[in-house]
Amino acid sequence: MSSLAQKLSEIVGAAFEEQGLPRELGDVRVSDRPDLAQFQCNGAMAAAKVAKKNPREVAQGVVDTLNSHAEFEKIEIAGPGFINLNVTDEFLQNHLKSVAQDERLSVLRMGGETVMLDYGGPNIAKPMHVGHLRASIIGDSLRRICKFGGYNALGDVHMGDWGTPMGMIISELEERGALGQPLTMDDLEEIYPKAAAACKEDEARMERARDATRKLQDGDPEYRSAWQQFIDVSIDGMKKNFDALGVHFDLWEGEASVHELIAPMADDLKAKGVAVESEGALVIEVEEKDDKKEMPPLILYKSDGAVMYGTTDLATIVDRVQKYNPAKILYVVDQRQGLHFEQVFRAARKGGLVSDATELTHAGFGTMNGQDGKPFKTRAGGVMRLEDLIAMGIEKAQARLNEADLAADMNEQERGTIAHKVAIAAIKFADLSNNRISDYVFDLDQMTAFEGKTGPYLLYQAVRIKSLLRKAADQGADVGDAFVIQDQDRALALLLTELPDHFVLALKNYTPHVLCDYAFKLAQAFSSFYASCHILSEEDAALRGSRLALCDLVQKQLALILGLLGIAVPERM
RNA sequence: GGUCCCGUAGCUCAACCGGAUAGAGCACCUGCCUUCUAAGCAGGGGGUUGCAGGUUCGAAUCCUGCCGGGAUCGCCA
Repeated sequence: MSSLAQKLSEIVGAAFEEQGLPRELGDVRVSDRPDLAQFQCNGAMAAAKVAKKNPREVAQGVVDTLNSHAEFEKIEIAGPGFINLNVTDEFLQNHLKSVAQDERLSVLRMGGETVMLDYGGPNIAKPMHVGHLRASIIGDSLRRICKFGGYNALGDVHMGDWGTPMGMIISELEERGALGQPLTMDDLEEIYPKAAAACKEDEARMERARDATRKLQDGDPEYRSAWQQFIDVSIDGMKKNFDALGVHFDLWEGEASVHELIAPMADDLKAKGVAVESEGALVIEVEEKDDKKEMPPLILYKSDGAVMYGTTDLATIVDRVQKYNPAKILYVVDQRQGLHFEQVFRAARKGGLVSDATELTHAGFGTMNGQDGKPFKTRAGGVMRLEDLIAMGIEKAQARLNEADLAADMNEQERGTIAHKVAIAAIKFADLSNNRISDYVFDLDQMTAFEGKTGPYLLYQAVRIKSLLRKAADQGADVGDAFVIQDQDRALALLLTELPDHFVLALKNYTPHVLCDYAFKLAQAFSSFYASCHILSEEDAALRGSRLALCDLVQKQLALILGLLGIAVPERM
């Protein structure tokens, strides 16, 4: 099972091979010029370049072989040597039938290795803000994509729960005489900024925070229990946010989880001669000979003896390798930390902490900017909390529901549920449909306008199909198990064969936006199809059944893709 | 200053790592709701892909230079 283009690539690849040319040249893709053909192959031109032959002659040789294949309705050579292909409706019908019968909708399953994804990265005692949005949304989507691709995908929240900030909070609590007393998230949110500010101003205060950090890390029972208490409170707060977003984690590890591994790891690295003294610190040199860029060493222990986040990142690799032996570790973290991860990866390889077979990838993402092109702020100039952002989205969705007079027959609770789904769809789709790597402009008004290329548009199309299928069932109109392709059906039918190609690309490059694009195209093609022919009143039962089957397949693909993006589809809206 | 990334319609973004006439959405203009959800559909205008060279059958994509923007550059995360 595969996409139609992949099937054709095999046929055309074999034809190239018969001409004594490499198979890969037979790669077939959807045509750039739908007015000329459905599919195209550009391999003849590439072949001609290498063999110094006339590309049209090469193409002609391939075409002569292809002519004996019944799959093609049309084979033409165009321009400098494009091979243009149309398939017969019969071939298309049979292919669709096999897609519809497959519960994976013809998307291949890869090997079952473990992939670990590191995303989210919330910090203890700090409210989650819009800066956590991209990491959470993109990371969760990539986890879902990897999982559907057949991997054992594990998402780890990797909290910041072990650095100097912890000591700041503890020493602040101590000064207030509140150490060990019950705390709420609101308390923590008030305490942390004050503690941080005080430490910044006052060196003696900072010193106490460092001492507290050290005592905590050395296992002081009183500090540990206070720490555990605000960890628990913070995690509750995070879970509220992540639940509202529909972002899932398999593991709730943090920097503290690997504390015990650091000292043995450092000893091991020293023994290997990988970790060396430099300017009073213990570092790993990670420069390589042909480096053009400067590559500072990774610092394991600062000159004051404390560890840094590169140290915990390395220890986390050790931990993950021991526990899960992953084939890949994927870091969904701000692009600006590119250099840091380069250092960590090099250090891990140099120290032999991870085998060469394990892929370490920093799937970085760009900054979320406001409409002024600068990092996103509230109107007041502050950082917007994640929960406020979500609440605003829900409010807009609610207003739009009322305005459009949709869902009028529903009760308050159901409308609330739908407004929430619409809001999350709007926020996630707007984020994921941008290229991961580049910065993106966050515009709540644009994404909740619910028109055009938005999450709610996709939900709307999916819901229309569900509604149609319910009506069909009520009328006893069956979804057919065979396809009948007429002119109004063909564009949609052809598009439905592309899913596996887009999925593979999204998985290979860790780019959910490829799936967003395809889902949007599919929804548009459906909407156009839906407007051009009335399905339930179609009298030809075979044609009606086929069209219902097309709708059913669109619905399944949309549900699958939206699921991979972490977007839930309501029954009605 | 060194290194890396980016510059595509008025705005926000695509373009399957060199392919044909650079595509979408928003905004703007014209039509379409007494049959399946108009958060919709059909159509229209809008581009020297920052600039200048080069490589080749073919460049938004590769190379060089320049202009403009951003990120980063050992003891913060």
